[in-house]
Amino acid sequence: MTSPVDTELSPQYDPAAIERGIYDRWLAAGAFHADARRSARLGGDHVPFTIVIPPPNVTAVLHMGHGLDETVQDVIIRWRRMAGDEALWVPGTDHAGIATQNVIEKQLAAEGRTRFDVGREAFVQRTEEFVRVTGGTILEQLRAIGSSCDWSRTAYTLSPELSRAVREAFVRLYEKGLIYRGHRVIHWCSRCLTSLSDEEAEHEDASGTLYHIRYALVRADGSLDPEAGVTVATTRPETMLGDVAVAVHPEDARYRALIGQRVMLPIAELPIPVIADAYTDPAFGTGVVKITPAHDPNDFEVGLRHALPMPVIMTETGEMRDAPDTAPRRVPDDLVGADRFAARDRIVAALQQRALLVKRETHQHAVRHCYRCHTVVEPRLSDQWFVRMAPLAAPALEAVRRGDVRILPERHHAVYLHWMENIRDWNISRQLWWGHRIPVWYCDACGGAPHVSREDLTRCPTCGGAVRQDDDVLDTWFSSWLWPMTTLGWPDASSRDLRAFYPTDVLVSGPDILFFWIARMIMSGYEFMGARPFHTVYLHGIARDMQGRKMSKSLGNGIDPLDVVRLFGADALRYTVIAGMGMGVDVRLDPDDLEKSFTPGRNFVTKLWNIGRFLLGNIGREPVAPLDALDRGRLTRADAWILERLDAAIAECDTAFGAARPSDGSWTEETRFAGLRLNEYTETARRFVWNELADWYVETSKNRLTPDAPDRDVARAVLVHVFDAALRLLHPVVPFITEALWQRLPIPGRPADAVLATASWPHRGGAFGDAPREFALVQEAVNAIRQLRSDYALPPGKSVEVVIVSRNGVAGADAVRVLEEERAVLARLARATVRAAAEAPREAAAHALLSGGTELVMPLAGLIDLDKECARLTEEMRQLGTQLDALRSRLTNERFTAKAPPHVVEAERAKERDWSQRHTILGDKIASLCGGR
RNA sequence: GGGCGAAUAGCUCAGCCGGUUAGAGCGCCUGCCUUACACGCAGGAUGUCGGGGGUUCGAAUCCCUCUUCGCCCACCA
Repeated sequence: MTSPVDTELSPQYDPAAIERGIYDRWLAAGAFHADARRSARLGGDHVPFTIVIPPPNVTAVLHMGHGLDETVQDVIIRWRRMAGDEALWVPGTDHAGIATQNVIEKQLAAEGRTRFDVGREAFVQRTEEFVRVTGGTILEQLRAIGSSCDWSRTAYTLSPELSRAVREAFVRLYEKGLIYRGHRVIHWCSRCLTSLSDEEAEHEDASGTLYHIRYALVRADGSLDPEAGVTVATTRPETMLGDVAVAVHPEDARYRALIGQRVMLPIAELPIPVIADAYTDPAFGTGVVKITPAHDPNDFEVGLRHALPMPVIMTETGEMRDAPDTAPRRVPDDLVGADRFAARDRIVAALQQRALLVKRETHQHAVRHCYRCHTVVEPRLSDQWFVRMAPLAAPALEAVRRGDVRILPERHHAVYLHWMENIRDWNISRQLWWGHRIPVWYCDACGGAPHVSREDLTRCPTCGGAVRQDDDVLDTWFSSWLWPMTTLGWPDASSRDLRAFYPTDVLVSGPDILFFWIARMIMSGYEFMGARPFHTVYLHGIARDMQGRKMSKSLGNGIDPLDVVRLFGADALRYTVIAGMGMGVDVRLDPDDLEKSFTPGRNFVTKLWNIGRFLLGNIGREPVAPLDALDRGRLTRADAWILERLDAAIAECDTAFGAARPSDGSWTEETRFAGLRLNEYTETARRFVWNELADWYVETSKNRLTPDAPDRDVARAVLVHVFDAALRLLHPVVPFITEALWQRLPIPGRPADAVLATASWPHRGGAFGDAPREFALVQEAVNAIRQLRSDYALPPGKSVEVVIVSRNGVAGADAVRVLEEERAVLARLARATVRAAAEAPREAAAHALLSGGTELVMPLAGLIDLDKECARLTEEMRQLGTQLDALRSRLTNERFTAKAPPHVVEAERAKERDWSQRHTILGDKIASLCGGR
């Protein structure tokens, strides 16, 4: 491997040429490895700081959402690593039960087979093989964007260790009575052939039809009375085959007489009772609701209350068919085997034919869909395993209320609280093959209670007979909700990692899995560890295209981060997404124009590279003195100014990052929603490096870097110090290029094997007296001259003479002195030679007033059109006069002077002094230039 | 149905616990290959801060209301 130090800087930044080597160097240096023994929790002298990655699904290739998510985490963990924490970022992948199974099933379908053709064992084996490849790919992709994970701790939700932990959690909850077997209506996906949790059945708005159907009254003698009876309204007529009653509200006078009588269920041709239940809303539809207990969760509750039968009239695949042993039969022969939606149409047609369809109206409602395959979910009565959530939610709710766990941005706080307050039991069993098999065994011989066990059972503990394990697997989220604990060694309480790094610190994620994952992790943390899993939840925005659509594979509007890395480098990708992402705000990128989308990052990285090229080419090879060794008196105004600006930048970055952790356990009102403003941090660092260091300091330093310059050593020392600090500041967001440059920078006293990734975060230096302010005056003068040159279209190469006039006593005299002393800077940056004079020469045309009561005057005779210039000046004076009037009337307003805070009043007074001086000078200028015209 | 968020320069967005003449990046215009950088340098233009009302000495910022988008939650069939 070619060490990056040995090669010269290429004229053009070539990320592909350096990124790999730098990543390998970090690995070789062990930069990302966290040592549990150094954790303060185990008596070490480093405060631990831990992030666990939201494990990407093994099926996925890295997409922009990951690019964003991982970059945020990497910025934070690199920041803490440099700040001296024992920083640990745990990587890993999720077996993603249903998602992965779908992928393999699709592969099989392409071969014309189903999972049932290959069998459970072979299916799982095939999936494992698939996962071995894709799981490794995504970890490789993480490295490509610079993720500083501790790869020695890579975890996988379906590994033997984590599987053991999952089983432990299941058994403990079962023993506490928090896991139970429930017989109820759940969400069923007839394509995935599994039940789903409430969260996995997503609402999607749809325009449906509300069918009004006539159920005729059954007279006492069994004959029908078509005149009497009820009309029910339903959006799912096919479920009427499972109707066991119709319900009316007990107070509803319209139907009171019918209660207890029977109506005839059409198609199935069965008489069913009219019952009274307060669930019915008299104001909706006809005020009569059909009761289908096996296919509607509300109807199920009604069915329980009234002890009604609960016939299932649909198969798991969504075809109409009576469940075995159902009596009486309900699905007519001609409908048996019909798809549920085809059956709907046919039933509606049949009803219409019999004049039982009273009317149909369009109806806007939300229909639940499978979150993996978007099939319409069918409510269905079945036996499933559930976790009782209310007891788990209580401490997790309190933790967020109290501030032990904070959620950023603030607006997600209330969302979390609301969900937790209304939490419902969690269906954790899935009728899939890919996942953690439920650790429950049944004995057919003795037929006793099921056996829940940490160890695999081969015979019944009660009777010694044969046992069979529950066929189902656990919801994939049942393993990920334990992630912060299990990746650190839980349930082994003596695990060194667990003691050293749990609780972790920040959890970074998109808001879409707040309930699926984050809320549940908080619950499991308190349940199993008695402690929060993390103190901060940072929810970032999601990647969208220019139409605001979420990037997705199916829409084909995604961006492959690796394409971006190939084109512009990992740093350009990282910089662009972090700089463009306000707290919790979505990032818009154009998949059809990567060049345009990533221009900010590409330009910045190129700029940084070129600053490095200039410095390394001009600083030379001689040793550079540490800044502290320099005589402070030798610092120029520019030196003091850039050092002061560096301090300001460090302070602003620190403020943007905020506190790494709550100071005494809980976040306070003040700290709760502060910090982790990564875009502000990035913008500050950019501004410092580009607009301050490069645009000003590097330019002024060019005068001093020539071989014979007397204070070349001072300039070199300051440049190295400042650039070193700048690279440290920038490293979390653009790690590759900063490392590459830092390695080549001749930093005094740096060990040969040091890497920037583990170098210390910069801290503020000290006080610099008046010098920075004086340099600011020089900048003001440069700007003023540049503007005048531009206004009067002076040829860029032409040097001009500028007269400095003091108009304001001592302060002005000081300013004149400063500008005279800094003539070299003015010459380089403004191509102006300056001289002081007692007053402006009469023929001088262009004036610029500077702070300190100093005026710059440029003789422009012969260069300008006097008439136009006079008109321009007159207009400028008029505008200034208007603003001045407004300002003065404010200052004379008693309510303002009485009520506004003193510093505001003082600022306005200072402004008034400044403006009136400008006004006076403008008047003078007009008089001298335009008098008599 | 309930809740939340957004609306600021042509585009993407900062700013928002009230207080300089409202900012950045990209784009645009003018001039520059000034020995690190044209992925650059210098200068410049562009905003009734979504509409209306209110509170205040002062509102992009706080309150009310309307409009338009977006998100989350939800067992009215």
